Amino acid sequence: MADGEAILTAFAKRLERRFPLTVDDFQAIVALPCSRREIEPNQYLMREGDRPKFCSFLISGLLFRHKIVADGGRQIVSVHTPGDLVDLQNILLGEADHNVQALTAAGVAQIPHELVMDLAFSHPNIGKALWRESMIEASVFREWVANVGRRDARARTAHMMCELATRREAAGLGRRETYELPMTQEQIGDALGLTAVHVNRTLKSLQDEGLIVRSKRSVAISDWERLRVVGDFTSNYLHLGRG
Amino acid sequence: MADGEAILTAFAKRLERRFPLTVDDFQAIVALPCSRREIEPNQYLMREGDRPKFCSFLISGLLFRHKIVADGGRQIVSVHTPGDLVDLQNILLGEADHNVQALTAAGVAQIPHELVMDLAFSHPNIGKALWRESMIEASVFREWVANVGRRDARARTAHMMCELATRREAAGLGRRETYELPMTQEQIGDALGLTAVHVNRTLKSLQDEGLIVRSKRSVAISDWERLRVVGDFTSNYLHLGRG
DNA sequence: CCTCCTCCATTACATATGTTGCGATACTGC
DNA sequence: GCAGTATCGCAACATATGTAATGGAGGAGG
Repeated sequence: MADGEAILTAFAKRLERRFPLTVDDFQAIVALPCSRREIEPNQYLMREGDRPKFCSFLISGLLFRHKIVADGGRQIVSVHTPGDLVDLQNILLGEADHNVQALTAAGVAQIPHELVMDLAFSHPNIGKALWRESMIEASVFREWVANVGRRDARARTAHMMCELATRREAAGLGRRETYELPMTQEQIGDALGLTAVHVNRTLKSLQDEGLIVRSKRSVAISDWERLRVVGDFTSNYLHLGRG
Repeated sequence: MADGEAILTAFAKRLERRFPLTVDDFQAIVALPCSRREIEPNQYLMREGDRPKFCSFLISGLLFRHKIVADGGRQIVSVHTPGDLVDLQNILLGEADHNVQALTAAGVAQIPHELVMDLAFSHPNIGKALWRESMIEASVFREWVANVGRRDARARTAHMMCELATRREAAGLGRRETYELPMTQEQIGDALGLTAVHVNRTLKSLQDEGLIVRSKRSVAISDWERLRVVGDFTSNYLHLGRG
């Protein structure tokens, strides 16, 4: 696995951003075996009811997680950018309670659960970094509950764009002011608890005020600060520092 | 601390329900120091921006966590029943990203963060139980995102009642069929992303169909199975088994 | 007993968002 | 190049939910 080492180094750096690691911790991570897997747009990486055996570290592309409700509606509960760990929760949960699907073509590195678990407890700093990762994820879910539950369509949409732009920047993937969101309006709606038609109206209104610019199949931020205010966005819940 | 031991035994049993513990693990938990604290209704246990130094184990009464959005709206993101750990996330997150408040008079046992952390890594089973606790909490948040984002008022309300009844039963606090929810309609609304007026309409409709019975300041389940269907509720996301 | 306050119930009305439908555009596979 | 499909844009209309206002029931405290 020629570039396995580069991937694992990226993984280690991500964890290092969550909790300080020693050289020994780094080496233990880079020594992990991992297998790379390419995923096509819309392909499922995991389905509700599965019992996955691997954690996936997202290398390129975007993934999203979602749940299906009784009337067939879909709720996207998170969107993942490169550097994110998906499936970490199934280390301890067993049966998957939601679906993971590719938004764009994506590449992931898969690491067996039991090795991640062993590492977490043989190297406490790694354990703390991983645990903290879980907790930050939970914090983001709390914010999404508030976003979907208590903000109107404009604020919701602006908020999600700010969050994804901020997370992308924090992962070292580009400046947030120039972020482009590569989701269809239906997908945006499913993430925000809105219909595609209303997302269309909302994006138009945000564009008319000069906060964003739409092009085919993506949306770009054109006035970060005003978008931030409209979206009632602050980054505290992302816990970007090291605690 | 005369009854401190009884409280810590309850704490150990809760963790044991999350991940199997040894006798040694049990003893380590019971040896923890903890201080008991009584809280009045509506009193805050933690505020956004605080840096708490303790985990709180809920002994009696109900707590809830919430966030405030720009227009002053409040979104309740979780409701806690006795046996729940609140604040576990601040072990690793530092600054609180939401508020914790008492719904009813409540009693909690507080345990210093660093001792919980030490225990998690000196006794891996305890660490796994605690980590799993965090992950289950995150799973519940995902379900709440879906509930608030994609279900209508009736289903949302029914779903929350089923969830709380099920969690209560799982904690050994009474049968779910006879659950009573001691929340005002405004609080229910804040948990569901609805207004109190609409909660009133919704509860009336559920009562007219014989699914629930309302009395002053609480709501009881009268037809569990139909309520479950209306609420599109299944308990898989609560991960009640041990994985 | 009276007063204050909170919560519940209900009505009339307002509006944000959903639904249906249709045409335009652009990409995909043949 | 053509048919098929997905997405976007938009309009007309429907409705779930929000807003404002009022009265009553029941506790809490003097």
